[in-house]
Amino acid sequence: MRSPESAARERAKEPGRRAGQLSRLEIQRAALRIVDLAGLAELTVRRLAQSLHVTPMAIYRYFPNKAALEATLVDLVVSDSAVTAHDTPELRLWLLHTFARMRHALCRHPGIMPLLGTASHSSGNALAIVEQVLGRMRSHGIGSGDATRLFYRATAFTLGSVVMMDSVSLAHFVKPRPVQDELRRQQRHGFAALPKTEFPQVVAASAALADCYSGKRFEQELLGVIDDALQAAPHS
Amino acid sequence: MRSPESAARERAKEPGRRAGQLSRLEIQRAALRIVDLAGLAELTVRRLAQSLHVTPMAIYRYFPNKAALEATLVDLVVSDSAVTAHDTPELRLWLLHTFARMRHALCRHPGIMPLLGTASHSSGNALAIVEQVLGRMRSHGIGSGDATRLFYRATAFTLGSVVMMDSVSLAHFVKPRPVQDELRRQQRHGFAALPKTEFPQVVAASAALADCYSGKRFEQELLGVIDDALQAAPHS
DNA sequence: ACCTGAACACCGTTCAAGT
DNA sequence: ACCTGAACACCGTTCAAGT
Repeated sequence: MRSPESAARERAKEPGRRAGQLSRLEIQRAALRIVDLAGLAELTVRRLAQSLHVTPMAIYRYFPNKAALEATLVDLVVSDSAVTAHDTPELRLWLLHTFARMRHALCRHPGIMPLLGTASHSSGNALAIVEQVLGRMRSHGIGSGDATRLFYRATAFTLGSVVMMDSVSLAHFVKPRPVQDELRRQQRHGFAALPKTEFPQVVAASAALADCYSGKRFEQELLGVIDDALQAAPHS
Repeated sequence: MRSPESAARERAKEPGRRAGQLSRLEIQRAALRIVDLAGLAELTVRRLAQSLHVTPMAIYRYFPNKAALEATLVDLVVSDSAVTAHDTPELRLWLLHTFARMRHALCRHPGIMPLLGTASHSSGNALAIVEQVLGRMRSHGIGSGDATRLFYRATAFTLGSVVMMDSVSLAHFVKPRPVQDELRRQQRHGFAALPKTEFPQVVAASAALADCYSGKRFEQELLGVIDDALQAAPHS
């Protein structure tokens, strides 16, 4: 139909064109971009290829299938977030910041939440975080058993708090603060507007519950979880 | 091609045929069955219709689209699990059993985990659980703020612990105990087999970490979370 | 009211071919 | 080695039609 030369020239003319060859990382970044902007359901081999100005089948030179590509996205977010790349001398605050960064990274990429169940700790970057968190606690004199226990509690609490944030809050996490406040207000009104006879406790605690489900009280409660666990563990 | 009469007769002859008309609940149960047996990705309108001995478009008489059907599955599992349908006098054990039942229900239907971010607390059945948990605590003399805080911590920990369980453990959750033990052993070996120079802490704590990721230590740690929160809250 | 059947615009993926 | 193009067996969903 058309000479490949002219096709290449046309591609080169496009404003957002790629420079040179494709790569695994370039594909992953484009995939994450689609997931962030449009959700995991909109991540399609064909659409991904289009965003890279390439034919769908070009993707398969770098990944055996779509699932294999998706599985790498969690690791990409994990390594991007660099949760331990901060220096906080005090142990409890170091842990607070580390897990808060983890949650922040997940909230900014809510589309990957469904992928968390896949290849979680088998990925190198996630394992490196486990290693550093455990090591930090050990170096502060905390025993191996206590360190593992605190890691388990804090990790589960962090992941669970992201799951608890409903999709509305998550989808608008990157939106400006006024929008967040508006959403929280809607949420409180959602709880508060329930029939008081059927859900008296929920209505009475509507403001506090809205804070929990919107993530506003996350850091406060995370610090509580950390302090409770540290209190039970003798350390320097 | 063929008279509708003979088609109906043929359908009636099939062994697992439906009796009479379709219903929302019947469709939901069939959908959950597919998700449990084959995973959420295998839940397809066409396959679902086939399992109900019906044409794909028959589904759309009861649900506006596939997403609306999926959104009801979380609520179905929640109401099936009847997490508060037990009598345990002591408060801390009542809470332990309630959240342990919640986790058990989710582990038995791992396919719905990706749906948790959708319409979580807007569903009536989930709200009823919140109401009962809060009410139980209030009736034991716990203040509203402390009750909400404990609910938040325990819920997030429970959901997070399910997310932490990797897909292997989850997929085989319903399998017999020997298989579970085998999986846990593999998991420990997975941690233990890492390069000791790169991941010394992970290797050293491999057995304990495997217990966390496999869910074996869930109830023990959940009770710790509950007791820590109760200790901070004055109650009878 | 409830279900069917054909059709449309999509999927992921295979296979053979181009340079 | 890297990418294209056509093709296959699927999707969810609309629309018109049957009883």
